[in-house]
Amino acid sequence: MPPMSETQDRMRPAKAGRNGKSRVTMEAVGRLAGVSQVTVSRALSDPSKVSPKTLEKIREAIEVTGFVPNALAGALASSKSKLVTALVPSITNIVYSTMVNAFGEEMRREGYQILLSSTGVSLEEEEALIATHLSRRPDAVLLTGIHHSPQARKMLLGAGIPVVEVWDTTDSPIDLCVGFSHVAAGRAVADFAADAGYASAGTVSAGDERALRRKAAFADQFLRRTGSEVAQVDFDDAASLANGREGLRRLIDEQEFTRGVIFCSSDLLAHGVLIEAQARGLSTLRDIAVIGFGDQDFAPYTEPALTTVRVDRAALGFTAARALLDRFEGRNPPQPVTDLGFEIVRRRSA
Amino acid sequence: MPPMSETQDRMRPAKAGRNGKSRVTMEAVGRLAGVSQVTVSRALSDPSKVSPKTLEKIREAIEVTGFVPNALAGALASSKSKLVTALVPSITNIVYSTMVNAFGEEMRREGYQILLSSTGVSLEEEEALIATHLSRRPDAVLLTGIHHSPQARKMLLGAGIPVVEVWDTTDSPIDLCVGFSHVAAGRAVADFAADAGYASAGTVSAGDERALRRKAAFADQFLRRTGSEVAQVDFDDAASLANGREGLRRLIDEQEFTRGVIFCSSDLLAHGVLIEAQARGLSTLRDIAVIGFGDQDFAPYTEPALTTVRVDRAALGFTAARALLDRFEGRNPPQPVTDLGFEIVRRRSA
DNA sequence: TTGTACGCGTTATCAG
DNA sequence: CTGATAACGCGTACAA
Repeated sequence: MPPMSETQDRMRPAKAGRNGKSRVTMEAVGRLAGVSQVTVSRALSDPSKVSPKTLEKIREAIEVTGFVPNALAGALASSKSKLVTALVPSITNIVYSTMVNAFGEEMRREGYQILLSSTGVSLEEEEALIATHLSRRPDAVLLTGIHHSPQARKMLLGAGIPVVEVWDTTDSPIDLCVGFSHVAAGRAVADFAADAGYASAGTVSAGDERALRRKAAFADQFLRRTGSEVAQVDFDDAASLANGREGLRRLIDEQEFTRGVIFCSSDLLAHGVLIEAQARGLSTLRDIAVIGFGDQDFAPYTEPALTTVRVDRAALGFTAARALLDRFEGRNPPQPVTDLGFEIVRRRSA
Repeated sequence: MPPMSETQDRMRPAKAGRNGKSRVTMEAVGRLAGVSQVTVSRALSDPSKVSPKTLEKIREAIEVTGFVPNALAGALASSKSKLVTALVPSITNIVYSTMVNAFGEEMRREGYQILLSSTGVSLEEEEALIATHLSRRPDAVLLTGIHHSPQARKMLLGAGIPVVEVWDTTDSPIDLCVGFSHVAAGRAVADFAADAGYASAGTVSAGDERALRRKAAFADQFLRRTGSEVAQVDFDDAASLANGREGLRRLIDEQEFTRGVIFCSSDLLAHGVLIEAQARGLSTLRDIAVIGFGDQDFAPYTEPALTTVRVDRAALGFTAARALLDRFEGRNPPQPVTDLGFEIVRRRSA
């Protein structure tokens, strides 16, 4: 390789390592601007501490080199990664994605990035993910739900960073908690149904721990209020239209359900029940009433419009973000757990 | 602060820095296990190079300390972050989330984590995000679409890492590309409609560049085939049921559309059109036919069942992941761009 | 099989 | 306002 002059070397936009990755450092930018590496660092983190003239030279040098700071090195040195990791059961499920979207928007406004993973339903899966997430040295962690493996709790506690559990409430949060009571929701729906005069009820639920808790609370309360046992169909997998249809099928064929109100663990299932009812020629106003959960976009547009439980998912994410952000600034919330509640939205399906 | 003996110090599960974060290092684990830091490193990365006895001691030390490796430091030292960043227009849009979910699943199987952000529609927004993503020194980047700012291209190229653009095809990819042709899709739908005998057509589209290209191709081809101009309604914002309803309203009220087939840029819009048509007492079989795009879960269950264009979103994500993974192993694909195509699914709505 | 020495690219601290 | 210098925690030679 022929020797090259200083000037030629300076013209090269980036110095590539053996793996081909870009390697423009603050050092290089500084050389080009005629200042030291530290000055470049300062110019980026606190421009007011650098003279306008050198600031300009540095700006130019960054421009021509296409310098992109190495956040890894920065985080290592400062132990502030500006990274927050989030764990949700599923990223394709709209109820979680809208929550995490609101969370991410607010965090981003403050300069944080979100490392997102889906855990599925298993706690072991979650535990392993927590470990890899923690290895990125996030400044905080968002978890969905309040049930975590003992080892997971230990790791989280040991990390010494803020943790926010969303989508539920508890008396013993790991740290922060923002959500609503699933037991209260189930009960409220039962009261609503009893008040509306329904004498018998069924449920269709997905294989979700929180959904099951809502269902149990509903069944308990409905029995207490009306003296009538609740017919129940549970699925192991996620909610879907197909499962909703299948749910009504089983309720009728296997549980001898003939008429009454059906509480579904999600709007998607509820929609499926509605579709199946119509396919069977059942009257969704006289024979079968349906209550969903979530108040998703399509809920007002089903036929008939879906009565459901509204949860402000965006508020959940936003509030979780604010709680963490406040914590970063040293402010602690008056109480660690925030109950955002829910609201029964009465439409025509029940 | 009273002095404490060596033993007491060893009992402490973690050494907390001034910011309270956990600080168990390989060094500390090594001390506890009676070996050096490197040995711990080796035990983790390649256990076969460490004797079973010390391996066991190290395992124990890790157990009691709750050690979680610092991936930041590791990445800095090895310039391999095991991190891949992904940019999608929206994380709440199911079409993108299922794609990125499949992508993430496959990457995770190989030990990679995904840093996910949504860019919205603006290219400037995307450019800024690319910079912050690149600052995390990812091993690869996934981008949605083929339109990026010149500066963004420059940064990406300069990073010297694999880049995969999904959801479209092009002759000049930044690097890798996996998708399908939106022009071909629009044309195919027009041919389908013309073949089916529809004499007039309309479109309802969301404010998405690719949706607009599909629409334009559809309108061109439909005009060519039938000699009939296509009535068009475009929205600036994202697809929604509400926009679908509004779309049909405008088509009828403002564009004098009376009957024919309506090509929507997404199934969601198509569903909205169906709902509005029923609300207006129009026959969705005789007067108005509807074609969606995406073949989402609910498409077979709308009334009537939705005719639509199926895109294998999971295959998109999976194929993109495989392309990157192969590249990591030094294998290059025969050609940089992969066209996964699409398929028109004929149901009852058209 | 194990250890020493060094470097990765920043930030923090202290001088000047 | 600017510059040395020392961490930060780990991988990668190279040596023992």
